[in-house]
Amino acid sequence: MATLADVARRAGVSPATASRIISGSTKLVTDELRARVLRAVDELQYVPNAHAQLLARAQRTAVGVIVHDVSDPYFAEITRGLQQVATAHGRLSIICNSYRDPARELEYVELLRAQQVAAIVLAGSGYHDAAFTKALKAKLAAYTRTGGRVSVIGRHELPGDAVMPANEEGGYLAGCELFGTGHRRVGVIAGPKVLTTTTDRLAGLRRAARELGRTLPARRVAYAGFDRDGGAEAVTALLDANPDLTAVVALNDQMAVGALSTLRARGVAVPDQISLVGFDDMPIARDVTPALTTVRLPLAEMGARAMSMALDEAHDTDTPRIEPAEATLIRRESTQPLQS
Amino acid sequence: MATLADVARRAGVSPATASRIISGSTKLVTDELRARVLRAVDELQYVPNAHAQLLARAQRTAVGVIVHDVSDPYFAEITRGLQQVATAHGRLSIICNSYRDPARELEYVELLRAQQVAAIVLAGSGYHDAAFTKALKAKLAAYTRTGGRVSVIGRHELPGDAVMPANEEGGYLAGCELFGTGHRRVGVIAGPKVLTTTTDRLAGLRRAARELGRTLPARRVAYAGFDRDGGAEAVTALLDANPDLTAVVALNDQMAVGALSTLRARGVAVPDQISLVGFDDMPIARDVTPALTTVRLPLAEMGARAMSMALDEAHDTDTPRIEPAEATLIRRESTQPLQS
DNA sequence: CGGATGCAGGAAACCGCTTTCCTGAGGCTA
DNA sequence: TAGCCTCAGGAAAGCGGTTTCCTGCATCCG
Repeated sequence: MATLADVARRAGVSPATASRIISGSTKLVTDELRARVLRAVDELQYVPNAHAQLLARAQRTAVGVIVHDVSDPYFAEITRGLQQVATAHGRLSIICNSYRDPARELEYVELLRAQQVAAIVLAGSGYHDAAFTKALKAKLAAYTRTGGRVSVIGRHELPGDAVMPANEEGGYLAGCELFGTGHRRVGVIAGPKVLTTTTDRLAGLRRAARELGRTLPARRVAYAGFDRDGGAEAVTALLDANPDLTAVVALNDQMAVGALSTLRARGVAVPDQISLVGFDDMPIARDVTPALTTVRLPLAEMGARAMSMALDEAHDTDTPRIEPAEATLIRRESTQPLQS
Repeated sequence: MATLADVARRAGVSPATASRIISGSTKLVTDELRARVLRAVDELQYVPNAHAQLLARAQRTAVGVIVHDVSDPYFAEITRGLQQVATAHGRLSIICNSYRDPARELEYVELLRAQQVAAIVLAGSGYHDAAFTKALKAKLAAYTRTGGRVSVIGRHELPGDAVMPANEEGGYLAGCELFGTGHRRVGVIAGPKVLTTTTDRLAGLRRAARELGRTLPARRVAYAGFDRDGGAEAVTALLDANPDLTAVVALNDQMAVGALSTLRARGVAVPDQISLVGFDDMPIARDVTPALTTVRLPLAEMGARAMSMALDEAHDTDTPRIEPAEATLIRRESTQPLQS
């Protein structure tokens, strides 16, 4: 690679001058020299070494993002929001997929610290795992202590600025939609138990049941992976154990889509025989048949807000901000009141 | 941030020794010193500055990826394959979204060069734009000249190792499926004209028409954005101009999904009144109703192969490899032979 | 015409780490 | 005991930039 010294030599100036011209310092330089340097840059196809610049400037520029998996539509949307804001601020974002592996998540925090990122955004569900949470907290604390900023999306167990999707409230909305329209035997297909997202949404459902004088016994909750195939698997287990269900809530849309497909295969009509509610309002939700009634979260906006907070240098880190992200019920065609 | 010097001071050793212990050099060090240094590392929560390491080692470690948009399912899948291989090789991957903006694509090549990445992978369609192609080629050439590796997915206009999805062949398969089962008036909803992906797939369709003695006049091709809403828009235009179509090919599944939704809204039955074929076989394709007949491309595998080639230091850059990625027709429920 | 002032450009220190090269102590052989 | 070898550990030179500080020249004023 051509270096700054090469450029300077070719242009017949000192590296200092070349640097000033190339990286646009405020110091004045004659047009004559400027032209010579720029020509040399062009001829050598010179690009400054970003690492050397970072080292010399001691100025953190990139930001880190840790998500479960960018190719998961939920995180894809969030990431889009995150990236958009980061790019608007002229920041490179480094995206890391943890694939819901706590160990990998810890590793990535180290890696991002090593990369001298200005901020770390953690998106996605937290874990019910005290040891891991403690370790992660320690690593993040070490990072913030040295001026790093942390913001999280939907992880109440961690410190720092946070965007909090109304998971409990969303579960409550879904519950009201069903329990409030006559359904009594409602099943739930849930993601992994260790995820706070699962338990929060489930808690909202339970609250709705309680308030409306209904019950949601454990045998009507099936846990599986938070994806399409998990949904297919869980709905099968659920129906086999509870053939008399009239409605099902899937704790995310991916699972709902899997469930829908299985229901169709089993010849169960939605919503005539079983009403189905999803969660998240992924883009596909409106394109499946029947279009999915679901609880909407403003995913891209959540990402954007988390990144904005992370990049807001003005705000001091000691008083973390919590921004709620509202859940709204989107009524489509996969639900109907219980026909008595 | 704690530095190596801090660690060395606290452990009472020289920076040289500390470095050797921390980054596992082959040089022998007493257990006594080793223990002291590791303790200091732990106490200070020291993480080596990756940029300083990179500068000192002069060893490129990260890899760069330029895609249209990670949140687009097509690229999400490809990216998953890319990342998986990169991570398996212990490489950090830097992902850049060009949003199909040629200028941004050029910028990102510079940025990745500045980041000293070991390889750049460009995924996604090429452009019919000679000036841009030339500029991009020049930048990539400057990069490869300094030892950088380039691999591309589906961009025949660029040099370097390539994974080539059989876009033309896939178009041909889609065409045969329809023209071969009696359909004569077949419409196409296509992505932007400037993209080679669009023109390649279209070329395959035309070949099928020709071989089967049918025609595909320009008025039966509608161009729009390569996404869901583009599909909705294009199918509307297409049907308004050609009310007598019996089949439609969408040049990607996203557009097909949008078209499906519009057709349903207009009360057009698929496949009874109109057969619909998609392209790519995104995960959703099997979950819409009717499940989409589509041309499958092995997206994640394409990503994985492109990354493998990019990281294969053994192969010399002068003789680029071209690996084809096969297209296969997946027959589902959105097509049927023409009922005469 | 002499000295103060301004300003373009260069020398060199420094960012945090790696690695080569050197030093000095200890162990071995003769 | 001298001489040599081995080897752990440190000094210092980079890696490729930025930036402070300094120099030397031209300009301006009294």
